[in-house]
Amino acid sequence: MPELPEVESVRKYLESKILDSKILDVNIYVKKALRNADVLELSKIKNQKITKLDRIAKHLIIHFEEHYIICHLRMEGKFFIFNNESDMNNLTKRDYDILKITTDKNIILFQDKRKFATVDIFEKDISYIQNKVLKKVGPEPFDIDENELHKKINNKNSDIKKVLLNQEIISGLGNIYVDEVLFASKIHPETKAKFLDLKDCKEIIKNSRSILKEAIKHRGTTIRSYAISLEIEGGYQKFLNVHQKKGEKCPIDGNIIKKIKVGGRGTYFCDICQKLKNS
DNA sequence: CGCATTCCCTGGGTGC
DNA sequence: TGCACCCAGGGAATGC
Repeated sequence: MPELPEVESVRKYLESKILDSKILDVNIYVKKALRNADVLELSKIKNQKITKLDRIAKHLIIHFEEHYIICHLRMEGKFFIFNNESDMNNLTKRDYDILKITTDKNIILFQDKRKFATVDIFEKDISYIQNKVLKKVGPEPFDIDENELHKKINNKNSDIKKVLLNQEIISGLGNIYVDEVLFASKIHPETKAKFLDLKDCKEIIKNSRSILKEAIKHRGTTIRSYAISLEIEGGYQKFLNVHQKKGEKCPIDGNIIKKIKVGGRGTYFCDICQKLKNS
């Protein structure tokens, strides 16, 4: 599932391929994906150039001269770049199309098998702070310290895993990296957030930063269906310690990794390294 | 308000 | 091989 490192990898990939391209045509295939506007509004990007590729947490942002669009890949959203229509038709199943942008250089195709992906369009003078999608997004782990995190969560009676998945509190972590961060921080995923002290928060921030950075370096994690594009896959799955490792041995103590459900999400952890704190 | 649950959607996996 | 079934999950909506 695309989390911060995967979206960053997509951003870099797109930046290398589509920056400065001029939009010739745009097609939206899943109308519901375009949440805040209609087809007519979207068509305004025609004749504009792509000026910047940006990313806020898991949101990918494509800037044009007068507008920008925010794409969310959810679980299975993917971007592809093709040189021409026939390459595109030969290499992909078009059933999954969400958005297609034809430029003077190539074709940008945004697909999602589950049709959960979203696209929002804004005029460029709407700042990120005013933007109704982005203003709800909390700070990335790089932009928050343990004091702020502690303050935000020390009254929460929710499992810490759920709290860290809440993008309004801290953004960029998804199901894979939360498991890895909690393992590295020696915190049980079902520990109530209010029981975590400043030291725990410091560990969470420190490990979130290092794990995300390392994952970005390896172009993210490829498990199940995630791949940046046709030709690029992430490599961070080699470094996962607990996620998707049910039945395997904990690298620290050899204990068998357990799988439970936390907030409806599959959750992997070592019940020796990660002891539940009850106060 | 805070927290839990439901829903969206469909490919892939399992079991018969 | 084919069919029925269930699971995965980010985030919005709904419920308590």
